[in-house]
Amino acid sequence: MEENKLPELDRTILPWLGRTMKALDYFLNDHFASRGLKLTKAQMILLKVLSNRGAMAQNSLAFITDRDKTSLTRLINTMEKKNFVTRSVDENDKRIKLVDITEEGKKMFNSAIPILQEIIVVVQDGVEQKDLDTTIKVLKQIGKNINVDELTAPLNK
Amino acid sequence: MEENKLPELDRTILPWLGRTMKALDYFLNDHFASRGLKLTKAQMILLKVLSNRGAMAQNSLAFITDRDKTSLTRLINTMEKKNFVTRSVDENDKRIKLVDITEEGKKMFNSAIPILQEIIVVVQDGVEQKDLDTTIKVLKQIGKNINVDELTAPLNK
DNA sequence: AAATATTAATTGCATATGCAACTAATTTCC
DNA sequence: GGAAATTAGTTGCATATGCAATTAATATTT
Repeated sequence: MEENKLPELDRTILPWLGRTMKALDYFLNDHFASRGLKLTKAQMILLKVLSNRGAMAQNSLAFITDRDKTSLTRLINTMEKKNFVTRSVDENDKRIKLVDITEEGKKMFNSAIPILQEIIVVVQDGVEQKDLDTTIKVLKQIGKNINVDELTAPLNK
Repeated sequence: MEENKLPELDRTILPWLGRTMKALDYFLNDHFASRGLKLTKAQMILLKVLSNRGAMAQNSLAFITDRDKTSLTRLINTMEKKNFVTRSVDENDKRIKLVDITEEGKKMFNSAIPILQEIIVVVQDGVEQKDLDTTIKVLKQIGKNINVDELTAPLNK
């Protein structure tokens, strides 16, 4: 049997990215939970976008937040039940549903902000700014490399 | 109402990491799917670990792959149905179930290898080695920063 | 040896996610 | 104006994931 070990993989950033993201997700969930915030990362991102940009169509929200529109539909379902957002039909185009943040949603997001700031401080502790810049540069390049038409691309976006 | 925009967030690596990981996941799934490989990233990682290290307890597998053991239980359920892995009781300690890769699992993993290699090439295209090294260094530092006892840590690991 | 604690895995309940197929509304094209 | 194509959102089906609580087996303690 051919023994193919794919050792190269371990020297690329791929596994590091994966592990770091996982750890960050744990870290974020834990910080939110331990402060009694019943908020997921996905929900937080949506609250942030709506908070900054105001009401928008589900499609746009899906595009901006890199989600499949079906995923977004259900995320909004959940958040609607929690009274973080509202859905309303756009009278100019009845296919469109506008999602907007509620007062309760704003309140929740505002509670999340200081926690996020803490997280940022902890995460970037001991990392030099120039190295952060390099990392962001690399991530951008990777995005450019893969975010292409070669992908049977996100028609849903 | 206090308008808190959390602009700092956009200047940190956090959003970049999130977006890049999402894009990488799309890219990987797409590459696998377009070549007819019915294999998810999670399954691939497990096949790789089992392929390199041989049979092991679910607990160890969960620890190594950064998963909750419940997640692992169900991942193994799925992979068992696909005949990629087998589960067997450890006779020395009947609490333990040993997971091992099957011939079919090995075959699947071997089919995935060239695709992974392609992906690696595309992903890292145009990125200088020193910048890759810096990025990995930063990711390691972040891991160190957050992977701490402060976390009501993964007891399940 | 019996009671207690720990450990490995599972199950209930919940979230998030994507693709394919579908419906309803609007736009485009003849 | 009406047929055809497109667009926005939803639903079916599937995967992956985590926490809390449970079961079964082993280890520890008294």
